[in-house]
Amino acid sequence: MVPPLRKIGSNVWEIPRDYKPCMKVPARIFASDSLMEKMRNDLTLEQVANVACLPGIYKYSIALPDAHQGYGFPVGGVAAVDASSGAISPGGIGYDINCGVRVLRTDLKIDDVKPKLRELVDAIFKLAPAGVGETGHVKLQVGELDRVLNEGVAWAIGKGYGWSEDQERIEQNGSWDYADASKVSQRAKERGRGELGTIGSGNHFIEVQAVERIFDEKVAKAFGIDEVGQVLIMIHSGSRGLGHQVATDYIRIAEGKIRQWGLVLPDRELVSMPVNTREAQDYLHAMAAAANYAWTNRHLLMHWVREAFRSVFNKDPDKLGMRVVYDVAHNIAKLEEHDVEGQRRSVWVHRKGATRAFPAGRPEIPKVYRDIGQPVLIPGSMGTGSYILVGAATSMDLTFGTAPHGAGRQLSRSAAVRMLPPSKVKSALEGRGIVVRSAESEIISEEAPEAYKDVDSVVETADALGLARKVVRTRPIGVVKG
DNA sequence: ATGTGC
Repeated sequence: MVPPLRKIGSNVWEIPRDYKPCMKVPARIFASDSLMEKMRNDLTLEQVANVACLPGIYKYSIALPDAHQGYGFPVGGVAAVDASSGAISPGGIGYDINCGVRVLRTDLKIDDVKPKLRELVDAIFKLAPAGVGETGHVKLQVGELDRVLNEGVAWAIGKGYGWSEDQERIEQNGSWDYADASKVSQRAKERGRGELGTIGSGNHFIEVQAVERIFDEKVAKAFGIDEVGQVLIMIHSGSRGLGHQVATDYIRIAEGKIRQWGLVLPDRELVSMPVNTREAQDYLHAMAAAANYAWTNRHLLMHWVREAFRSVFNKDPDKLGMRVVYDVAHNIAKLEEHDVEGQRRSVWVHRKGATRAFPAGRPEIPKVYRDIGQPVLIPGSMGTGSYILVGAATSMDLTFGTAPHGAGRQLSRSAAVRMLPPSKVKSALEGRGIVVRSAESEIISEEAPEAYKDVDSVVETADALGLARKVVRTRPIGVVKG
């Protein structure tokens, strides 16, 4: 059955609350007409209606312009639940806990990098391994992983990876004190021990990009971006096997308790845990530990990128101006204060494939950006381009301060492998001056630009709605993929 | 996303 859909405004759609008896609020979908057409092809709409059944959910369940079907809960989905009477859904955070994006600026221009591009991409590929199960160049001593889980980026900086000033430009300084390593299983720790500083697979990547267009010079400048042709680095990765195991462990625990808790699920994949249960608290502490791991992973990847630049350009990374612009997650739940129907509420906001996009003034934003709004980092698909936006006040009321996270798939991985031979995809990219290195050729097919929705239309829709405002568009020149 | 499927 197709959910009933009402268009209630420009780029705004609603599935009414009476569609399913379990819905506590309506579902709201933010999408242009053409993006909505793509969402009708899978279970996205059914899933966003199911999310509206979560205990303690406020206002409406949300699907963003790039939403597509996920495990129980759309990728590109948002749900805010009451912090004491609501329920946490691990599937509403996702298997890749605290997956996100970090961008570095440099003083280099595209012409400085072009002649050395292949060498640079090879150096990054060597230092920052990509691919499923790949291990990294940092060997953790016994007990050291627990410190990573409890302390995050602060641990890495103490060990000499990165610069202390990096922390100022990472969401939550890359160190979440809610973390408790003792809530992470031994199995998860075993999987995570060797994987720090690795890219992973799927849509994860490190890209060398060039600024293609600046929409807002003042804000761009505040972000450290001065001109067209300036070289940026974008790192997209997450918590690897460790986060995946944490999600698997707690989804299994929740499944075993559903009856006891008296929950009725619209979809067996949408398990949830009442916030006030021991199990939910354990999950949140483990989730925060996995978040620290993901931030530390991106931090080490950044360290290796700086080292790759050092070796290729024979210059210190600080002399190359390789400063962090920002690091932001798009698979996480956060405890936040929001105005809901005139009341200030404490809520856990699930953002799955969705980027926090807070406007100027919010206390969560680093001091350096507090008067501007937070950078919103939106990677496009391989070979197309990416965006940096800035948080806008309008998003607080519309989406609990959330913007989309990327282009979103439009072809399944298997369909992409059938339709798009890797050699053709690669030569098309090389023909446009983009150097690509991948651990596995199949990934090149799965991640081909044609397999994704158009990032430009996703960003246009977000900008038009006021979910965030466009600042910079980049285009890739070098890509390292799983 | 994932030592990729229970």
